[in-house]
Amino acid sequence: MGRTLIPHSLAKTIGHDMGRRIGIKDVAAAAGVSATTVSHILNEVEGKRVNPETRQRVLETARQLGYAPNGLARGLRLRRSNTIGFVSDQIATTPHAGRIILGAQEEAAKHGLLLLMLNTGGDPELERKEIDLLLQRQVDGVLYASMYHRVVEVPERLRSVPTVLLDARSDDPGVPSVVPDEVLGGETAVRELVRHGHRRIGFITNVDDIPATHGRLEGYRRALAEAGVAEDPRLVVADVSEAVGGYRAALRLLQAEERPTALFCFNDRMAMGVYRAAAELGLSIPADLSVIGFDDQELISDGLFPGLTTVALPHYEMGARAVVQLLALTGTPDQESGPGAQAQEMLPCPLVVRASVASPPRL
Amino acid sequence: MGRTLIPHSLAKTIGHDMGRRIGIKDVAAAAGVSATTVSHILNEVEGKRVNPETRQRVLETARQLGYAPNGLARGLRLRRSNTIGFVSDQIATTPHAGRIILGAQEEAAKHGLLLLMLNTGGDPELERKEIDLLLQRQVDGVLYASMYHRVVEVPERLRSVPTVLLDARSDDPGVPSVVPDEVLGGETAVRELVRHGHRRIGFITNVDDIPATHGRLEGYRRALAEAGVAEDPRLVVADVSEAVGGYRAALRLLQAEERPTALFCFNDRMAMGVYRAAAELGLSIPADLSVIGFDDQELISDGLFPGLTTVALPHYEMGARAVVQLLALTGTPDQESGPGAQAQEMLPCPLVVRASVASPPRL
DNA sequence: TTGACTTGTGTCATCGATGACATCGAGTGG
DNA sequence: CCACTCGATGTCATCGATGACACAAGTCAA
Repeated sequence: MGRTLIPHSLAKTIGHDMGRRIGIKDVAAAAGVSATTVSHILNEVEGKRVNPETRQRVLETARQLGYAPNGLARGLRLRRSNTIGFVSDQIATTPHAGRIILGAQEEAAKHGLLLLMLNTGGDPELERKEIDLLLQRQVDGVLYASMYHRVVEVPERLRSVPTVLLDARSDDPGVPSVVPDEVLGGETAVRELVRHGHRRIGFITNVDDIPATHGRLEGYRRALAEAGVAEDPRLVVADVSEAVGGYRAALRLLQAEERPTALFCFNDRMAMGVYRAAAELGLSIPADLSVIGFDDQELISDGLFPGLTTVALPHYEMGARAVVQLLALTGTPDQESGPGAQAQEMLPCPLVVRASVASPPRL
Repeated sequence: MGRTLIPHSLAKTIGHDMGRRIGIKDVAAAAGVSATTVSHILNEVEGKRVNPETRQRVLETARQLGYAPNGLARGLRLRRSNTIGFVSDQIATTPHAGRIILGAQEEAAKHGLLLLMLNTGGDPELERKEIDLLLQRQVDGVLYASMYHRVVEVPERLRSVPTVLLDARSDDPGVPSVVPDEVLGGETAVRELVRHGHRRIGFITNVDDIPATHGRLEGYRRALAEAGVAEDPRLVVADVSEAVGGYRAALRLLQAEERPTALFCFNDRMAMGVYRAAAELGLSIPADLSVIGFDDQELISDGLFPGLTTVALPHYEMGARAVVQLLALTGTPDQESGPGAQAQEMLPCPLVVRASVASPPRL
């Protein structure tokens, strides 16, 4: 029952070599030493003296045989799998996922760690099962990722393993997390508009009660305050965070008297709707109206005309930083990856300048 | 040096239990039987008789202690890690990635397998190293995924392990692969236009020499032939596969005399450009012009107005099928996951109807 | 009554790598 | 000349789970 991994017939076709993978003993035998010695040499164990000649011979033998250590055996012995779990709620629904994963994976690889991917689909029952699978695999830690910034509860099972929240935060300040700095992001966007001379700046926000909503609004306010502009509540309009919501909100804002000369949109999708509204109203972007988005979904921001200036979520960075935090928890030998770990880390969101922002008309 | 995974101080804060995870021996001791017996019971080994009373007691003990088998140890012993590698070239650059991964992951989970993720970034040197990491982890097989349908060479290292190509194909017909059926996809799109009564159908294609280009064009031709429409070479225009390319191509096609009443676009991004061109020319979609895209990038197709009818790439399905194929190679016990494996599998691309297709004007 | 069987369970070796400790020969100082 | 150190390498147990096989106690037929 499945002892042999590959049916012989197939194996031949595809070109597998059927022999066992060679282990440390094979190298030892071939080099005429003991397995221990080989281990010492290959791992460059300190405090172990080895005859340079022997070392050379063993190294050469290992190379020739194409020896690669068996991670399972090593993991068993060392009680460390060099593997971390990546659990996400909705890996698929957002294009952001890729960059978070990439950041995590590349940072992990730097430390010889591999990522075990899992998607719960938001189903708690499934989540329990999947986390169990992860624990069985003896993961050294877990990245618990959300696909948009929010507050989550850490599942009970994960308490037995070092865990870092990714694009999510816990109410328990003891749980390390990495999230984007929404406030600063909002500030960045609005400052850019202010910098171009805008004073009447609308904010098209969304209706969901999530950190991004509150944070970006707060950032909007701070930037206005900083510029000495009094906030006009009529300039803040909320709608669903999709193209159609942006469209509706923009129509409202742009048809009011004393219309804003610039719009800061909760996200790029809403900005997409703003473009349509502007076109229908005969307003040219950026000559008549400056627009700035959030998220930097390149499909949109690059696809729109003119290109949408926006604030990028630091997805790659978040993934990478989360791994660093996890490493700090698990106490790896090499911890030279930037700033030390903080419990709840917030990453800045960089401005991505394209072509949708200019000075306001009729200055 | 890192023997203990968690610094004690931190551990306390976060709530890790510092004790070793309990192993089979602990259960055995607690239940007053041998480890072997526990193993037999938990694995429901056939041909092994166990006293129902003992079974009950062991099961209960295991549950109480929260026992979970150590995957590393089991993998070592059974020479099977129940893990498969997912190697992709560009995990991040496309939103499709998520769904492929999800499909693969969910199908894998059904069989108790976990996915080890890796991204090569297209760097062969890095790829070699990463694949080595995978092999060290004793993966049972590898999914080698490309982020757009193309022909690839299987890296030398992977020949020692069962491999299935995902959204990629090899010249060697012996290498199993799963790709979308581009030709059928093109046919599907154009048939939809024909069905609505269109006869003058333009094809905005791209300039890259990849299977999608040739396949979709072939599908376009077949559908026309099927409808008894003579192909007019002036109706096929190629440009870069982005919004701007679609924009340019559309301007050309729509400003020519006897303009097409419908446009089939190589992808949704090009269709996005077509929308802009149509708007500039004062053509209303779908009243004056029907448009159909390809890829179903929801960000676009759902964000455009009116919604873009398009042909979806079966990403989720591809991921899932690839796992099934891999399972067939590795010979798992349960192989009841749909149709049996074929060497080079092509999956149909379903039509996604939104609102950009209608009957041609002035019938 | 005894050998053949059944039933239920335990013993032991094994998977591959590693660390603590043992060993062994060659120097070295007293 | 001998106890001792040091350099170089080997022995053995171990990590946790599992399979082949052994074994003890009971059942049954001859």
